[in-house]
Amino acid sequence: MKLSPWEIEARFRRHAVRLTRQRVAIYAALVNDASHPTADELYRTVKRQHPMMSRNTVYCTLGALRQAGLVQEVNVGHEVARFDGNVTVHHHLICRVCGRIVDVMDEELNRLAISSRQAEGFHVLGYRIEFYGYCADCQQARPDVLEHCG
Amino acid sequence: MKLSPWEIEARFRRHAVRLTRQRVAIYAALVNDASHPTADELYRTVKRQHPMMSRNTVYCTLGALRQAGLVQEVNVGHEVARFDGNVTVHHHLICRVCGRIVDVMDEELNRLAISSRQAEGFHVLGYRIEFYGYCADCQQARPDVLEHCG
DNA sequence: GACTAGACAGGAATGATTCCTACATAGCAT
DNA sequence: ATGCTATGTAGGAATCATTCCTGTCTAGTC
Repeated sequence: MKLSPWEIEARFRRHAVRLTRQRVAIYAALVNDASHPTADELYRTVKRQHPMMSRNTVYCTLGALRQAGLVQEVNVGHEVARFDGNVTVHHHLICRVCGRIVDVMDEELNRLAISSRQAEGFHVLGYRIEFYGYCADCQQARPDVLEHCG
Repeated sequence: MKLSPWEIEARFRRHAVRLTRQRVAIYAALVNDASHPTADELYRTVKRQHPMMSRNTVYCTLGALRQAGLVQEVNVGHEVARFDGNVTVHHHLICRVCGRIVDVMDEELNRLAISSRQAEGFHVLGYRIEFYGYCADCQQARPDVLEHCG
């Protein structure tokens, strides 16, 4: 999704996010990239246009945008944090082999309820579903399980 | 759930997991603890009985048990890895304030299907649902959002 | 145009996890 | 039972994503 500069500006103002060149560049890079990039991937992308950009700025910006509700963090297993510029309610499909993450937007999946007996007094705000399996490209491949211990 | 030593031994043999004092101690500690402890919490628990225990052994054992299918890893946001000795299909309810994780076992939630149009050729093996909200004890409390950047 | 709270760059610090190595032992075969 | 060998263990070093720190800069406002 290609976002115009003024649309980004409008979103920042609407969410009371301070407008800086760096933040706009980072947000644009994230929204243009459907692959759920890591902080470091965004850093390297944005650095091409802003050679002085610091890694710290990327982390701070992602933190600020997340708090503002313009960005969400996606975590797969215990791997490096990934980010998603799509903040509409949706879920994810994750390949066990290559780690690819695909968005799943299905109204059917947005109506789940938890029985109050199970909720144990919890006030449930929402939920996240992670489907896992093998993507089209990796059906043949087997996950490389190599863990070293001694 | 209190597990007898011979039941643990049987499970290890059934899953071809090499039987050592350390592994039994770690597995017993995990199964007895419904709070989804971290590797370090398990380490400190087990260390009381086995003062020579190394942290590395805890990590290796959890890795081996996970590969054997006796243990699963639960990840909340980008926090420290947590472990669950309950490997039956179930989901989690997570408190945004205190981080408490509660198991949700609800047959209704185990029948989700994803439309093939959305699946994009994925071979879906399973899924995991994380409900998030405020637990009974934390309904009043507000999540402490304090992020420092400069 | 000047002020000030907040953002930026650069680098140091943190800390969970992994890697390395020498020693110990479980499980199997004899 | 005894010895063999692959695997596990203890301890400590190394890794590396993320956070913290500090001085400088700048967006937003008056």
